[in-house]
Amino acid sequence: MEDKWENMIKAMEAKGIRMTAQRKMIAKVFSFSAGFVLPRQIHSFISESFPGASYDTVYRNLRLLVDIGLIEQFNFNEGVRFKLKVNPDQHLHYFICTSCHRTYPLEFCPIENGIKPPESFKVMGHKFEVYGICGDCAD
Amino acid sequence: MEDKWENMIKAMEAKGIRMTAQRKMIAKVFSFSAGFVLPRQIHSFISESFPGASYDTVYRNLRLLVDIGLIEQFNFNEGVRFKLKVNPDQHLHYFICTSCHRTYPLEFCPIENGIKPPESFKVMGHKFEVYGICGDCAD
DNA sequence: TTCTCTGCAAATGGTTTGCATTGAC
DNA sequence: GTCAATGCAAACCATTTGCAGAGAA
Repeated sequence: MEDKWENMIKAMEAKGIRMTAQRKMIAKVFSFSAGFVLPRQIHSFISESFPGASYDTVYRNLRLLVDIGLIEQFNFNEGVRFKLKVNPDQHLHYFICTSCHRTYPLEFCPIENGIKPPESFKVMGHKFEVYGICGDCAD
Repeated sequence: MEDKWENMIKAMEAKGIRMTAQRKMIAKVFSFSAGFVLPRQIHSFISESFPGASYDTVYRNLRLLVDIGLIEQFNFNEGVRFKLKVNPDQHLHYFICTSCHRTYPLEFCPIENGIKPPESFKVMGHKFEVYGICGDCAD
């Protein structure tokens, strides 16, 4: 997905971030990954091009990308994972394959369905995720 | 909540688990905590009665209690937290106060509302959580 | 040239493990 | 008395930090 990659780099440049070769590689991982990736996977990918690449660079940039809203972080039991935000402006939930960690958008949002919070509870956010096994993993 | 405590101990005994003094203390923490607790908080509580209490005992027992279904684990950004299951047989979601980590049950379950998964996606589970600030924390 | 970003190395914090001892049944 | 649970210490793993040097603007 060349265009995804270019869009990501453009978005980073628009934020005034310096485009290093390592950052381009990180953007590349997210542009072709259809789901959640582990920090470890990102590190081993950029290590192919940069044998001396360090973990702290990976983590620093993941935090940066979360901060500027290009990627999102999910906390699974087995560890923290990240994925590219499909469309930063659109509110979405996901079907998540627990085998390959690919995600499939889910239009339905439960928060718009007449939920009544307890007395004087101010709703700030919510999480809705559906887990399962996708067709490709079902074998 | 004496009865919560006793019920928890009974449930543990029913599983054939040996009732040590440390385990009674851990059960006590959950019986009076209205929300999520950190392993660190559990450790410091049982340390009041057992100055030499160790972290590994806390973690071992948390895993045990999750395994037998008495408590549930949630992965927050700031760390892993645990809470007593209200009713092991009832399916519930929660309003979660991000300030005090107390929880309020939420009857609505989005999964029963005509969600259509992608082609041959087998749904195995789901997560629905609403975050906000509760009345007591609003000041 | 300037100032951010990187790699290194070391520190950190949470969690797990092996093993000898303690203690519940 | 037996076997499971504890405490200790050390290992482990993911993540973060300080700092000097490299590299983007």
